[in-house]
Amino acid sequence: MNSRRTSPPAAGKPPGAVDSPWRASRERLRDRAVKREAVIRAAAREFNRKGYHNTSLDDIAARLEVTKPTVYYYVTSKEQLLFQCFVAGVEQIRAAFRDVRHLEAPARERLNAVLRHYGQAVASEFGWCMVRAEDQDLSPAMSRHIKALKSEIDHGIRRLIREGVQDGSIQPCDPKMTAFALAGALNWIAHWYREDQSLTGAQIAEAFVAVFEGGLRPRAGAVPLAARRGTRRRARRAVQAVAP
Amino acid sequence: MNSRRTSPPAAGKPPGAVDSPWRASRERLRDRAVKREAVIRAAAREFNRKGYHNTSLDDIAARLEVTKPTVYYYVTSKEQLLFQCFVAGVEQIRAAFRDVRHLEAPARERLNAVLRHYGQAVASEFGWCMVRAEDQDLSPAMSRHIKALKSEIDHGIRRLIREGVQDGSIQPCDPKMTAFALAGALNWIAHWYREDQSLTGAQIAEAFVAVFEGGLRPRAGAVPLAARRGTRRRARRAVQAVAP
DNA sequence: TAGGATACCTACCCGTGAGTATGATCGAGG
DNA sequence: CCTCGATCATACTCACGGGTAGGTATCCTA
Repeated sequence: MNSRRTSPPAAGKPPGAVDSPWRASRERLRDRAVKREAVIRAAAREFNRKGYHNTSLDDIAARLEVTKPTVYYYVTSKEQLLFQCFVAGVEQIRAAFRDVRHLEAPARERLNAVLRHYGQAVASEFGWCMVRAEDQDLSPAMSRHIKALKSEIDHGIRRLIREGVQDGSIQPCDPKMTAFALAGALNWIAHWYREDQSLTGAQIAEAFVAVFEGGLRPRAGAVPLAARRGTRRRARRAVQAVAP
Repeated sequence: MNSRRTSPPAAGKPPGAVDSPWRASRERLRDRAVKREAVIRAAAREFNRKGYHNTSLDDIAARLEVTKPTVYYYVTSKEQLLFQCFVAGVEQIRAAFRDVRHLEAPARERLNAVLRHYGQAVASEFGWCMVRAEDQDLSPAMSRHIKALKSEIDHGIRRLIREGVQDGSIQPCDPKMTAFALAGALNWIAHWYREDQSLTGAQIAEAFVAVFEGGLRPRAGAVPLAARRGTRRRARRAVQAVAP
């Protein structure tokens, strides 16, 4: 809560950087940000390994080869540490939604793209924190904040599903339940995936998307069409248009 | 670790029950079992509400309107309490596998039956404990035990998937990844489902099974067959295919 | 009705871990 | 050289919670 006197007009780093007397100060600030990030990253790794409650700040400090007060020099509380890890994870997913927004592809493909990013984020070092940050472990204020962010993502998925149903690229379904199923499967990755595994996050995400897309029941083509004809639910008007 | 002198031959309760002097003793044993179960159930509910680490044994005791030492009279440690809750949940799922074993139906239908039970178990009061009992919170011995039980279930699902692929009732797929996806989606129910919700566990399980079965991509019949033949991915190409 | 088991309570111990008070160190600016 | 602020360590405080010691009331069996 200090050192906000990097006053000279521009906030960004001027490329032609004069060596103003403030330079050292600015460098220090950047150093600080780097160190702070290192603290958060270390915390994420420890939480991931041992869980939030089984990780002490001494553990985190030891991992960084510093002491607890040093950690507190960069964050104000253990809770905030968890929160920052959470935000770091969620940010990856929000980015995925942003990336996809401009795409022209049918909604199902956009959804798949988001799910792939989602899966990778969950398998990343912040995955555990993002997915498992329990409201129970957090103050009411932070709990609300986290719930809001999670809800935003949930509704983003539901929206893509609804759009897919409308544009015909997704089988008609209940968007809420479907979103829960998809997100749940991906979230769960954080429970079993460890980085020393043979598969990468991307590979897992890819495999999951394949399952979601196709479903368990064999597709037509794998089984004689005639046999399947009986199991239709409601053929759409589109059918009439083509095969009257 | 005592009172094993309910010696008289039969273990079951003889219908014509003479009022032997042992009767009272047996009744006490039964009472004890009932109370012990109540302790475990209360623990499950509290863990479910606040998480394992945020629940003290005083909390559980208070909920039962007794004191902490009384709780310790029925269980030996907090860890064991969690373990018992876990076992209670897992037992429901193992029962599902047993029920299904004798069925003649194709593997996909047997799998669905298991998944429905699975979903309901996760939504039950022991769901949280079953799903979230972290190895990190448990002694190595119990951790191994839990891992073994979880693994048993996992492999049960994989086996049903393999069988389904063989008997043609399930789309060819990677059994391991598919099992992870299915179980993950269902496990995740424990994170968001609370009993005060509008849906029952059975309804949720049903909805999920529907998603798993059908997949997101529309089935043939929802879209012109001729059109679909060319459309592996891009919908645009379909247009040409329809009007050759 | 004594002797013992059962069931439960009051009052405590003590390890752990979050968070802090205090002061040493060190590099840069004056 | 001296100051000042940034950085970090030593060495604490303190609450919380798992677990226990030891006692008491009650009921059963002999």
